[in-house]
Amino acid sequence: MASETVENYLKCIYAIEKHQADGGVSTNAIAEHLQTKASSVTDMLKKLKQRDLVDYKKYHGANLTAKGRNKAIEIIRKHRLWEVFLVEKLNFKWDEVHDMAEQLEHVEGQELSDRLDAFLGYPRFDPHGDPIPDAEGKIRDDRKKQALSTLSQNHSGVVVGVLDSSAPFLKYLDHLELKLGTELLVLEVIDFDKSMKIQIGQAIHNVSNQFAKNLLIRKEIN
Amino acid sequence: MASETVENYLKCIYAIEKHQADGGVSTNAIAEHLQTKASSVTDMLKKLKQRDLVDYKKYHGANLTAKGRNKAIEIIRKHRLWEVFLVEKLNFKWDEVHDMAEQLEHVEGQELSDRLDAFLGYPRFDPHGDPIPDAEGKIRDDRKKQALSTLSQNHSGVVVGVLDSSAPFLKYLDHLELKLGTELLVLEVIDFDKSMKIQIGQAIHNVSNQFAKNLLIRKEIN
DNA sequence: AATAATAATTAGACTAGTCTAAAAATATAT
DNA sequence: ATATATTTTTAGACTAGTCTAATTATTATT
Ligand SMILES: [Mn+2]
Ligand SMILES: [Mn+2]
Ligand SMILES: [Mn+2]
Ligand SMILES: [Mn+2]
Repeated sequence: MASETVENYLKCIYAIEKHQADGGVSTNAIAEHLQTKASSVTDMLKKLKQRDLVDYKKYHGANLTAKGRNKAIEIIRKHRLWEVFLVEKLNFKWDEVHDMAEQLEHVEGQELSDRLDAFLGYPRFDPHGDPIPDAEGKIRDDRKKQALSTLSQNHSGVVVGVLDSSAPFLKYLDHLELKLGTELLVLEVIDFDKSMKIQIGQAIHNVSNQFAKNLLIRKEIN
Repeated sequence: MASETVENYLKCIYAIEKHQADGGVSTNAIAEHLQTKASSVTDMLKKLKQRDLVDYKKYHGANLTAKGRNKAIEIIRKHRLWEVFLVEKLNFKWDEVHDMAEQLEHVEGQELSDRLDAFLGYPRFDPHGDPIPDAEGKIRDDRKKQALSTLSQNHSGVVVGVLDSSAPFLKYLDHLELKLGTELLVLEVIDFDKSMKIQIGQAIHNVSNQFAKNLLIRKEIN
């Protein structure tokens, strides 16, 4: 029903809304996220409003309506299920799947996503640790996850996700032999730039604060 | 690189070329096949020619260039591989997969189709018995198949494919308990309308000539 | 060979989506 | 409270793809 373009806008607005405290999502934020121009976004917001997919007031940004949010979640569900398929079944690496999932997410068919979900064994998380909405659109993510950067010296945690799922970041994680489930320990936090010395198995590495802010961990009681 | 629309045009021209002895594929044939208007086809043919995907002379129809044919075969490969996936892995029925495959065939990534191919065990035929081009675009279909309508009394054959893969026809085959690999015997051919009495296992059915012309069989030596 | 029928092309308009450049509104700083 | 900077919107143009209606080529029939 909705075009690929419209679906990408909805997903984008959803993503920005989620990591923004409150208020409308700005035209520029959408434009940057979607690599397009602000004027194009304005045009699109008018159309999305017309179709009751967003609430939008000129000069004051947009928010998804319930209808728009449901549609966005449906696409995110497909995106993440396909990512699991690509990694688990076709043996792609976690840094290779994004562009393909970006296309596959637009293939229509409720039955298709539901059967894919069953085929994969109803996975709860995608290869990057992001939760997969169920067939009703419910997102059950009851893990208490936090950025590595919030840990202090001598605390340990298990990797449960990433905030940045770009290929360079994921490849860096591979290089450090860090994957979902890996345990790590903070040996030292440098006061100057908040960089950290961390232990992974027997190996010890120094990582930047930018790195630590993008790695999500579940804190271990130790 | 090529849009979904362009890809569908190429696939369509390929299909018409294949079951047409010689000459250019006509504007009207494409329009009918694609459920569009002749004027739209003319516009598109000019663009395809520009991109060296077809040879086209005004008023004299079009033919795929080598480049266009390769692209068409690539899409057909993806279409058929996805159909196998949907039937073999997601348990869809053979009459349910067409629309989904019609979308999935446009997902880009050579690596994706090749890995899907491997995951499926390099199938040689899709759920309708159509041959699947290999990664190099070679179509290896060395079976001698013929329409059921070409069989005469007391000859038997094994179902190896269909010419019509529409849902109504496929559902009718299910109803007759006919699937790929099923053996059947021609008991009688009615001279008047070329309808046939055929035996499938213990069951006996009367089928029309239109039916017989759309079912492909490999003749059994008996 | 002329006429009629059919097929294909053109002309012009429309939608979805995008862009640049200019104008208007909002936010920030003095 | 004004002026300045930033953000957003509008105006107008462009591309891909489609359509209807009118025109032109080709083919078939006499
Ligand atoms: Mn996408
Ligand atoms: Mn992901
Ligand atoms: Mn298609
Ligand atoms: Mn098929």
